[in-house]
Amino acid sequence: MGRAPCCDKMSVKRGPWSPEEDELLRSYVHNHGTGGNWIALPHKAGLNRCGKSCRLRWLNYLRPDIKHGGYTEQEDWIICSLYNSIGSRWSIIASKLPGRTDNDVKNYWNTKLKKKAIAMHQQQQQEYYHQQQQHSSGGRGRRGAAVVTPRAAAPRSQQCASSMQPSPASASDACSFGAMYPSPSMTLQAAAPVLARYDGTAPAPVPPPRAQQQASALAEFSPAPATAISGTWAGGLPLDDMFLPELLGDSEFPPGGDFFGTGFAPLLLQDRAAASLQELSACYFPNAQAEMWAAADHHLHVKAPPAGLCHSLT
DNA sequence: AACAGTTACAACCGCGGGTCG
DNA sequence: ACGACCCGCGGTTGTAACTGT
Repeated sequence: MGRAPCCDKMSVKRGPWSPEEDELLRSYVHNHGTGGNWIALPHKAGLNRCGKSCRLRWLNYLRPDIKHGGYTEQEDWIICSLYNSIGSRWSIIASKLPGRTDNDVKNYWNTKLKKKAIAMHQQQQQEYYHQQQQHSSGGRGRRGAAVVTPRAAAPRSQQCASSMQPSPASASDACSFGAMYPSPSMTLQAAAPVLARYDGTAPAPVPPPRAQQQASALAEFSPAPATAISGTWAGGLPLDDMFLPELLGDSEFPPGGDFFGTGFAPLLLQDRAAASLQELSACYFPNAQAEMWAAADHHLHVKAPPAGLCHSLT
């Protein structure tokens, strides 16, 4: 037997909110607050709406500090990185983006960012295959027997990306596990605006007019943006940092595949700055880190590194 | 102009978890 | 300990706006 509905769906209005309803809700919350009881609020406010609907309308649309549209490259990057690390925990992701709601971030990912990321990643795959074909025809592969075919050489996460599922952080398969890792090779230069936004010191971006948004969206999906290095996120972040993080080193991550011999070894964690950034990431997302290692332990029998990294950063 | 297909976003739904009596 | 109530979350659906034919 299911739980009782929160309201009588036949007697309350549903569907899009009118400006009058918005104003009623806005003025009531402004004058009285939510009172901690959304179920009783619509009656008090004179709204013929379900309390749940009122809550959603307020949280996702009417709150004064909400930003709509106009996502910046930094926000794109944060969303991709966090989705890669913790999956579809939109409330957590949204909490790192001032003025954004979980619903907004979720919709943005599902309708725009996911397609953008997949397209960019597929482009990178093609370039990688092209390079490998040149290598195999012109010289020896590493470890002698590295005859590279697209299928054999493709890291598991590439196979994941080509059929990207909504929740890569479910640790139920090797593909999603690989996609769960944070990006230790991210440069501080790329990270700076992200970290600034985390502590709330970065100025809020001014959303461009809708026409400009659409124009920039079109530009984003151009095959070869003139200002972006091929195979990178705008701003120079390597795509592998977002979609192939398991390639980045066997000293930092559980062993997850046999592709370290296919030319990705140079991408290993390189410097102390990147390591510090990883520590910082662990501070912001301690649970994600713990869940990752728990999954690693479960699937690959790998033990987590000692906890307590954050002290060096505080 | 009309229609179909696609995109973007608001809103709904149902479940899990926390709180309280 | 238990059940009712409520909130918050993530997934899904509905629909207006836009685009292509």
